[in-house]
Amino acid sequence: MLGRGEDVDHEGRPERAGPASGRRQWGPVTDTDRRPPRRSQQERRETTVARLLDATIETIVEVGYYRTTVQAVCVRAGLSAGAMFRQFDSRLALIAASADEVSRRLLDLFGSAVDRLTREADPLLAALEFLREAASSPLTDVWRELMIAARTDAELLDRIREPIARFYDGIYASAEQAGLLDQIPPPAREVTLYSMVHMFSGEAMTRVVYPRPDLEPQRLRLAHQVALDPPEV
Amino acid sequence: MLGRGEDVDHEGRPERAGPASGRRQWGPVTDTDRRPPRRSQQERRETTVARLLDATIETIVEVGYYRTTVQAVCVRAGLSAGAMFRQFDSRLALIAASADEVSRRLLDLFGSAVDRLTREADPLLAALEFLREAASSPLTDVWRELMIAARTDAELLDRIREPIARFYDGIYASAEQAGLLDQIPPPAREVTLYSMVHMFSGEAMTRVVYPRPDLEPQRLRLAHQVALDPPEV
DNA sequence: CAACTTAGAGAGCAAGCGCTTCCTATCTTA
DNA sequence: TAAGATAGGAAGCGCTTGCTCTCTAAGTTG
Repeated sequence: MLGRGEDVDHEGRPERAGPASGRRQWGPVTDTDRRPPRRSQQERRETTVARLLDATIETIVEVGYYRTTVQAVCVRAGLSAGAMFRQFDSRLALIAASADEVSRRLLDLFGSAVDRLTREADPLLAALEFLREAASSPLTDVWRELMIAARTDAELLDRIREPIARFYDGIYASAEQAGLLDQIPPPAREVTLYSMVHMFSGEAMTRVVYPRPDLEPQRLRLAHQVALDPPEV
Repeated sequence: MLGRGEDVDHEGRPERAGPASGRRQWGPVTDTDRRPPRRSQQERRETTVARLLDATIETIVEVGYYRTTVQAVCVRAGLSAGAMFRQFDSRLALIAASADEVSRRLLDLFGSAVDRLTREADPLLAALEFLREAASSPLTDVWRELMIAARTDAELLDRIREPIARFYDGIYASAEQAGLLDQIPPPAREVTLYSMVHMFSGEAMTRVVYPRPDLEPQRLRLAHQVALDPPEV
């Protein structure tokens, strides 16, 4: 029932003719003209992979890790399963590549947010609000799906460990570099940042099954207080 | 490959003869003696259900929610799939009953711990240490598996909402009743408790993929500080 | 242009899934 | 004790899974 027979759009044709392929003049539409413009193997490959990664991430967001089947991803990407298996050795390889992509996108998100945050009136508070938003975003839903699945899947664990570490190391580096942690003594910076991430992640995770919107503003104040008065170490 | 052909023990026979069934004297073992002692239908039913719930919880802990198949549970319980479907309408019904059982066990755990904690030298610190331990226990692994799965499964969500709410309401009631939150102004008690639960849960969840044992003692201090100086609300 | 390589589609495979059906053995009841 | 109800086992159903195989169309290379 899920997406069965769905009319997939996702431009089945390349979006633009490309400057290098201007081999035709304008004129009457002939049969030859109707054919898709020439694209190199590398171009085809790259757009296919990009579409598969997009589709995988979207599918994990919408139906969760386990129901992200090869079939579901390929229908969404507008490709056949055969096409997918040409680019990736296995479903797990596709998942791993998607995890890499998620890590990259999240680091982009944090990196660009951090720049903006330092120009806010109260950078610290703005940073905490951003942290909550980020922890509630679809991309972190993917993160949680993968972390939970990895607990009982050694092979998956092995494959996502690196991108996850890159993420945690990266957000700390961003915050540090932007000076958002300047008011916190250096040895307490990591616990403080990661603990607030955990807290907001738990908030987002619990919201689904036990929503407590009344507590959320209070939690922001709690986080603010922690950041202003971090633990001695 | 996982657990394939595993030799399951789990006593396939009832564990004890039971005081009510002492119909035989000691003597030579006859064919009749080899038969299991008489048990009422209700008894059989109850032990079967209990074994299924145990097996389901253990299976979720070991292989995760999605790989907790009817087959896997029944092999572990030493029963056939048919037996399971006589007691539960569907796999989901089995899962829901197990969620109920997990809620009950966790509340027991918190309830009995809380009694002990109030007699400690520093009840607050002891409570926070217990909170961390509890958040790292197999039963809360089950909790997280179900919460993540419920995000993308409306029917599961519907079924586990109630036991989860009972859990959160219950641990707050326990802590309150034992006086563990006395030093925190009443309106700040819920945020504080639940935020620390989220924090330690995030710690446990992340430990698998990005272990930071160096930060854990610092995090306990952070929690202690939050509890001693909760947010104003 | 000819020979070769590669991208992708589509059909099909064994294995595993939740669940049903049917049968036997045990328990209950009159 | 005979008749009916129930617990549990075994086989198997339709369906989906990850993945393979084969074939065609398109790009690349000499």
